[in-house]
Amino acid sequence: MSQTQRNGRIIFHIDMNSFYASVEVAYDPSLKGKPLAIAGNAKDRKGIVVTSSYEARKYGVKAPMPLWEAKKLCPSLIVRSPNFERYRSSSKEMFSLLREYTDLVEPVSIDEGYMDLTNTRFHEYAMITAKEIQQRLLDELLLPSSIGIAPNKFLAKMASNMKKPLGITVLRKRELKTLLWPMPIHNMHGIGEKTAEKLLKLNITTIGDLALTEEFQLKQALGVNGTRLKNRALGTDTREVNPDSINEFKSIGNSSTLPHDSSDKDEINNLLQKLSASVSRRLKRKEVVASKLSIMIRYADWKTVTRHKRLNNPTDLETELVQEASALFYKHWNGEPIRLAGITGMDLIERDKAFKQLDLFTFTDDAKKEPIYKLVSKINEKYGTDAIKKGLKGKSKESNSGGTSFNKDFLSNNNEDE
DNA sequence: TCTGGGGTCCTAGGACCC
DNA sequence: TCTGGGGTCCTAGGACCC
Repeated sequence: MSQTQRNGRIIFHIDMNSFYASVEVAYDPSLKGKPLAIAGNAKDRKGIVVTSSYEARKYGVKAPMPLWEAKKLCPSLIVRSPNFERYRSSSKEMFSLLREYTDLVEPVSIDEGYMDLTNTRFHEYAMITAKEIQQRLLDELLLPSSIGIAPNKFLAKMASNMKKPLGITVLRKRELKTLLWPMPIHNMHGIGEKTAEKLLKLNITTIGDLALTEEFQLKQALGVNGTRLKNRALGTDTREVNPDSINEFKSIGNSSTLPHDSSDKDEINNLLQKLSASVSRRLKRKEVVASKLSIMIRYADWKTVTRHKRLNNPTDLETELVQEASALFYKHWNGEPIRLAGITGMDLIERDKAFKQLDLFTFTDDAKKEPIYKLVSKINEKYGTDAIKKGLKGKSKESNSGGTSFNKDFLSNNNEDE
């Protein structure tokens, strides 16, 4: 792709304004114009403000703030607990509306996404199109949004953030110095607290400062991220809008904070069971199996420990997940009270691919319907415990098209525990 | 009365191999 | 004979985002 083409891209970033709160207002118009917060249950200390309406933000109420603090700032605050089904459904409608304009829609989260309108009939009418999209979201879904229009993802993201709520901002390359560079460094997407602190030590306080700092200096302080951030500040970002990224899951996990810090084994077992069930359900829904399992322990003092284990047999089964997770947990738990536990399945493999690869061992159709661990143990029985490793490694060299992710993940079976 | 839950990407350091 | 230097894979932790 030539530089001119890149400069010529028309990228939109659509950002829904205080999405959860707006959806609640759409469902219950009596909430309109009132300070509203969406928050968990304060009693089991999950009372964190997830989203607040703009009326509430005027009082300083914003995510993630403990609910008691929010109420202190705004005594008239209306609080609703989150209704994720509702948000997911609104999100779906929102993205289908966007897809009427182009297939190149990349959801980034439940309430924001990128669109690439470069090769559409709308590309000459970016502003008109943005206005139409914004109006339709408001009329048809009752949801306010902000839209950024720019030649790449980073600038579009920065642009959508410049006017909220209900803003439309165009950020052209030639406007970087006047619109982007004066902004404080901590407002830049990709720079959080820690990075801002490091940059401050280099006397970098604005995005413009960052753009003009020598690359080697940034590299020294931030590694490869330094180079990337400098490029972004200069307005360079070649990332494509990828509509498939939403389906490309790298991990699926659940974690939960206990009502009170606890070292009670029954309570912990209960939690691990619940988390495993949830992870299992979600793996099955996505039709993937996990070949690595990770657990997280957060102690009362917020110290957090994670431990991973490669599974002998990739799985989506609750019984196996809970067994592996418990073993891992009790191996690494120091016995002190914990506030949170989490379980995550990693190195995910499409279940169908896993089965397909097992065909290499010429099992019957009936066998394919069996859980994967049974197949693996049969293979081990028949060919020895190294068979899968050796056999598939050989195969993958001959035909390295497709299924490589399966090979890579499944074959590195280096677990010596059993 | 501190601090939710879902993710992604990067890095440092050790093991192992040639 | 106190012994280099890559490369890759893996783990644990950190930073960031919504």
